[in-house]
Amino acid sequence: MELVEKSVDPQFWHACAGGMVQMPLVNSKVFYFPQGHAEHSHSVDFGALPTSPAMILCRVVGVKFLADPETDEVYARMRLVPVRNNKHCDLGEDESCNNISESVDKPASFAKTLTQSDANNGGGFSVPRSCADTIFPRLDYNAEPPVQNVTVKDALGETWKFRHIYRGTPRRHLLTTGWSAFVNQKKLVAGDSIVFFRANNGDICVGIRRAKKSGSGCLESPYRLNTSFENYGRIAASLRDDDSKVMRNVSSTCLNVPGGAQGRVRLDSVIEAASLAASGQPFEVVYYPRSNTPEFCVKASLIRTAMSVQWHSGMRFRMPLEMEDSSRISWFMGTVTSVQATDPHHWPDSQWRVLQVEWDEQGLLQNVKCVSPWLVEVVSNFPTFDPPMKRLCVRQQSDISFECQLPLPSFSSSPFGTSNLFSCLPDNFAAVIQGARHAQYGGPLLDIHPNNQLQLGLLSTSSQQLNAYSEFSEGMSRVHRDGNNNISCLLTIGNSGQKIENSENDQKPRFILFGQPILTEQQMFHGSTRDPISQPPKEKIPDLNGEILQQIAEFGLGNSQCKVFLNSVDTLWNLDLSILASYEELYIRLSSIFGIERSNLLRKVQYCDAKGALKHTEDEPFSVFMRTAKRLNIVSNSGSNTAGSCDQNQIQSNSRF
Amino acid sequence: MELVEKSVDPQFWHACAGGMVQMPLVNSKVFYFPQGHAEHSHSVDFGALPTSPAMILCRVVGVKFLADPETDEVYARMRLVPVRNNKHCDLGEDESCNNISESVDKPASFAKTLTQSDANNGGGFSVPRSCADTIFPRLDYNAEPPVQNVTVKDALGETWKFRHIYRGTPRRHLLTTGWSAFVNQKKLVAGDSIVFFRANNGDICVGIRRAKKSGSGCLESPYRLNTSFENYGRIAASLRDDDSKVMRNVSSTCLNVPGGAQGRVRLDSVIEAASLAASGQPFEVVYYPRSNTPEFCVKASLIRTAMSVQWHSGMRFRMPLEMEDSSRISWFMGTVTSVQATDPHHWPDSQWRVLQVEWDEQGLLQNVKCVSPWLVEVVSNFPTFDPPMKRLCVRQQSDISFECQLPLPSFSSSPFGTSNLFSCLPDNFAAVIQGARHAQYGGPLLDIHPNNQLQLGLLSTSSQQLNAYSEFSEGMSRVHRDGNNNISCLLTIGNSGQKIENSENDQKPRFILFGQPILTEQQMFHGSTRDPISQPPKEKIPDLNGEILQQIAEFGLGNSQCKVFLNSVDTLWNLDLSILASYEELYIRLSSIFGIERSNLLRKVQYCDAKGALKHTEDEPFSVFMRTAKRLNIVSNSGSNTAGSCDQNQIQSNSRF
DNA sequence: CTGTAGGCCAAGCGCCGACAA
DNA sequence: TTGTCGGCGCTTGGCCTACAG
Repeated sequence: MELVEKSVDPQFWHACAGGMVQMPLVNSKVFYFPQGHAEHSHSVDFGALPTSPAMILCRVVGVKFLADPETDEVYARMRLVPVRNNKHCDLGEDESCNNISESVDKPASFAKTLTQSDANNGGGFSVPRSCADTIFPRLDYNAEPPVQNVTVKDALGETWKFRHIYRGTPRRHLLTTGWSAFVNQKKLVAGDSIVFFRANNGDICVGIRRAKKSGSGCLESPYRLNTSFENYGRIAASLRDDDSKVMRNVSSTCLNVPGGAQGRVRLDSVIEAASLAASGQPFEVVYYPRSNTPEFCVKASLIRTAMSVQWHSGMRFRMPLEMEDSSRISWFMGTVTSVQATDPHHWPDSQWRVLQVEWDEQGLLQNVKCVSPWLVEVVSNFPTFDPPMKRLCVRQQSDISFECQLPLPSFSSSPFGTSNLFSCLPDNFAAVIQGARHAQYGGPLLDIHPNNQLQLGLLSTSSQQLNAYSEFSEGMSRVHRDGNNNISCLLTIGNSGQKIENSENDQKPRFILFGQPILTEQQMFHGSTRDPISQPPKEKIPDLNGEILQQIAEFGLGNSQCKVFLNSVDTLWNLDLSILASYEELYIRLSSIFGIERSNLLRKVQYCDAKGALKHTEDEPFSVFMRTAKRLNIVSNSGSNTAGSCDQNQIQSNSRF
Repeated sequence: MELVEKSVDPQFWHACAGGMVQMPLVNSKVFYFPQGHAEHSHSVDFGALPTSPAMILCRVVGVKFLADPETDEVYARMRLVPVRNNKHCDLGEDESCNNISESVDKPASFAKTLTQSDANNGGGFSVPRSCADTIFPRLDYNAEPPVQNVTVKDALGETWKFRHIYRGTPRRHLLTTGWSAFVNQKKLVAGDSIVFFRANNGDICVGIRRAKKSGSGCLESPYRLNTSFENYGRIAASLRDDDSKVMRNVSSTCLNVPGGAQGRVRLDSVIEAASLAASGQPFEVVYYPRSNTPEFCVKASLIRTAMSVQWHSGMRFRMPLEMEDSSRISWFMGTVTSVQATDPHHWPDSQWRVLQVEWDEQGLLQNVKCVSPWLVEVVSNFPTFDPPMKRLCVRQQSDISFECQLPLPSFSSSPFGTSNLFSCLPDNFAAVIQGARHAQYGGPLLDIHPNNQLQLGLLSTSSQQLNAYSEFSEGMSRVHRDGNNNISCLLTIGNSGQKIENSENDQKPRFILFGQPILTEQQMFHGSTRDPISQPPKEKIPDLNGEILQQIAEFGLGNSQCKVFLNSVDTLWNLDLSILASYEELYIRLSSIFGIERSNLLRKVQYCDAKGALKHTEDEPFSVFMRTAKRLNIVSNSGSNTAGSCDQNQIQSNSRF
């Protein structure tokens, strides 16, 4: 079938696959799951699979980035060699290597879901301004009208010519001539997405992400699982995985559906791969990153970390999902109800979907009954409902008081102090966070210290407000830090005199924000920890502030990082914001970290002149800000100081973190 | 893939597959050739095939007539059970049974290759008059204009509505509204053929025969092999079969070609079938009748007959090919150069393509280097070039003298008299003819007498004119007949006094025309032969004269039968004209049969009045006729006496045979 | 008898600004 | 900033006759 395997540029491939998907590097190690492979082929008839281990450690010896000639959808072909000596080797290097190479010069890309107008016959394509600015060659705005022909390449290497014009009242960018032919030939419909990509050499590419078919009988959902908080080896759980009867019948039908992402992997190739893998021979797998099934080759270290956790019922977790329109990532909270193998006959010890779960939100994920441990992130290690909660009041130094609850740990393997807010969590808890998270920038800087971290649960006093509890306590960890710094980044603490509680200085100060370590600049360059894995930073993090905010604007806060400025010491904080769906959520998280009630949060508003130079700043209460924002998912102006089209004396509301 | 196997009406299926293709009946016996199966899948990598006999006798236990959902092309799925006792059972019954059932009420069908105008965007379909007459419901010609909506079903069971109108000057039948949608949806192009079919219940169906792809790298040729002279179990040889390297690479590529007939059978299914067959288990095969590869399930009796022949180098033969435009059948003459297995390693004893051949005509078949014996028909059993020819002059009673040559027989197993023109050919020669031929009408009437037949080679005196030799002697056999009949069918002998040589009356008079026996009416109803196989006729051949001539006009002489009128005794002669490519060729053949030089042939021209009634006839010299005919492949008026639109006093040139 | 060219009419493609979210 | 609507012109589809092979 794929004799004419024309490789796709890897960066373009990743742009099409989704910003979160990253394929394993050559020579890295992954665990191969035949069970997941079968699921990827939409066959759940495990009886046809040969007897093999549930997971097989493999070395990646080759990755081909390809595109389906019929649908333009990207897929990858990986060549794997089973590793016989399953020793615990250090996998840190190739990860960091991966990250650094990825972060150096990530080319610009832009995704848009086609509207009815875009996909209509006889219509053009409405180019979002930022897409025109970042991807297309600059128009000559002095011409009347400003117009140019843009030549783009699709994933198959074919070229398309579009007339790019800037017209209309108000002015907007449009693709006219050539667009309709593209829509027709690619059989695009409203709801499909296209990805514009500008390669480093200036070539412009266009990729296609097909909308999930409706009514085909295949998996469908408004949500698409994604890999938001982990760069690599990341999977998402299949939706409606309980509907095995439907899938069994549908698997072959989907083969015939042109343009469908499902069913491209045949069961016999699964059988062949599993057989070869079980016998230690090299084998190949094909992976469609935009299918709705979890990855079946998962980074080895991620698996090991997840398996080091003592999973048990009652554990709270959250799982990231990419919305169907690819615009943003949402987190879904859930509770482990039990831990049991999905197929005790074939793979009694398999970790695949071993967690039986229940979701907080009704409806959307109700059909996902089980997930794999490496897909979720532990939010709280203590049972939420079953054991009686023991309340513990902690009085802050500030005049804002709130209650903290530290329930008894439900696992006995690790000591857990109840009297000391800053006592240690068990090692494996931190490890889970590390395993499940992977910073996109900064590489080795982000190794975390497994000790000296504390899970801080913010809980309202009323037991009826458990929802509020989960909202505020999601994955919040707090460690003590040098308390002499005055925190006033974007979020200033209600009264300037407020201090964050501090304690023992000899404990290495660390902030864990959503599982992400936050280092002060001092720590970055001067701090030495007792963690043997931690390494000194090789270079200073570049100031990506403007770009990052722009990406936030584009992607709705998805897949971005940001810095936190501690203005008293001008310290950079490196935050992964990819988990945030809105600024609202950001406020919530930050307020949780710093122990400030939302009503007391301030937002720094910068007033700048026509040239974008900062004139003065004011602190705006959070409540005021939220009133002016019309939607939760508001988009701020690009925070860069390049004046651009900023009108004279206009108040520019910059969000600088 | 084929979960939704919607059966096609078998008669419609045959109409789409081509008039010559007939699938084996259930319960009949065939030989299965794994080698041919692999070739059908366009895989020539025999190394992948399991060890199995070269041919496996099987009983057909099921035949499904299906159509490809993508291309509308018909294919068949056969279920076969290997027969362990390979005893020589009589297979005659199911053959005759087959023929009778086929010939009783064969529904009308009509094929037309789409012209540019037919396939053009925005164009209609020009309906040949006979198609409109025989297939479509009768128009009300009194209406102005005569118009109706015709509902037809395609091979997939979907219905299409066409507006059928009779208009224009001169009037013609057209399909307008609805046709363009059909062309677009079926992706028809000029060169594709469509088949209209009228089922016995009155339903009208439309089938599609895709033109062979050009430039796809798959087999391509202006010719398509066909099964003209045998109703059943008939195959055609693959073209360019020597190009195994190309095919090896192309096999999988062709799988991706939508609408291509090639490559629909996968090699693994071949392997599976061959394995099952070799182990005596039931198995299934899929056969695409319009692929360019020979059938791989061949009627057992045909194989046995072919294998009873002592094939050797120098044998002259001919092979039928359907022209690419499906309009007619052409015969290609060739010589056996050697007899050797194509794959001596795997199947040293295989008869598959065992004959290495050379073709008389340059270019067209030069890439077909070997054919299977059952595909060809022996024309002459004596070597053409190698042995020195011994000339024998035979003086005709007519004033036209020509030389006959009867070379020495090169095989010693059968006696061959050189002094007697009418001595017997060996039995197996006649058997080959019988095996390779199968009359479409008349069934048992056409059994031939294996004895008393003589191969008559007409040879020009100059040895440089060997081409002329082959042109005149192709398959001509002449037997003596009762010479008192004056032959003056369409072709009258130059001078009325001319007589065909006659001889012993006790020898059963038979004419073999192109391997087809020609019986006088007397022989039909009164003759008893010494041939134990020959059976008395059950019923008189219906007078199909008008229809037959019409078909000749439609198909350009392809696939038709005709009668020869011996006007002195008003005897019907039943001739298979499917082998003739033009009237030119017909004249050549007939002149050879009756021993008349072409220049002396006369054509009977019938003059009729406005009502079509015959007024008088004149004999026109062949040379005059050929001058007036602008092309070789001229088309005569339908010879029916239905006046129709015949203008007053117009001279209608009827060809009545 | 039928293939092709060309006329003519109408449908719809495709480009446009106007508006509003 | 951008999605959608309606206008409008031009291309193309599609039905027709004329003519010729």
